[in-house]
Amino acid sequence: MENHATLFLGSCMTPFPFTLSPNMENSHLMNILSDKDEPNGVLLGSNQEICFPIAQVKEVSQNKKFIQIDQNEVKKSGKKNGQNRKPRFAFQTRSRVDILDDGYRWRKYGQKVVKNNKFPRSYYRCTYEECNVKKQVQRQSKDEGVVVTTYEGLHTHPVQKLSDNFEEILNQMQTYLPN
DNA sequence: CGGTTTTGACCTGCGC
DNA sequence: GCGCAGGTCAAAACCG
Repeated sequence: MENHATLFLGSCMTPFPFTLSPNMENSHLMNILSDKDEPNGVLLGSNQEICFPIAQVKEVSQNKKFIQIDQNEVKKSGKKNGQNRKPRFAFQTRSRVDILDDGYRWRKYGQKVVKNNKFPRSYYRCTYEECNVKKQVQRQSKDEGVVVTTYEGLHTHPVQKLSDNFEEILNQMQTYLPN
């Protein structure tokens, strides 16, 4: 466990479409990526959380601890005259389970095998009425301990449930131990 | 029984 | 136009 510093993300998480519960703060949340207007990303806090524009997660560098974004994908995502472009946020966690409890209720509507990845990508939609927030969850084939979660859109409602079983969450957030 | 998951089919965009 | 890849749909299965 001592091999990975945990980043505790506080108020800087406000723009993100999910609630960072105290339980999630104990996960090994490494990187946050967003679709803000900043072209080169912004530093979210005093730690090393880095905020990048995101369209397509291309590669994760384990040493440098950030997700590399293909800028061409960013341009592509801004099509349709720059409109109809939902904010997208991605972050990666080291977890043995794919589904992180972010306080919202999700319904899985699809699963797809993606190229160059032996793990399928799962597609979820928020179950709240008229809330169109989606998320994609995918485990990396390069590093099986890394789960990349991409949120699309913003919740228009409060958190639907609270994560109150701390032990259970901790069990979910199994610490990744590199060789 | 109602909500969720599974999974094959279908749709769409893109590159060649 | 065709094939590929990613995203979504929807019916059936599953589960509490």
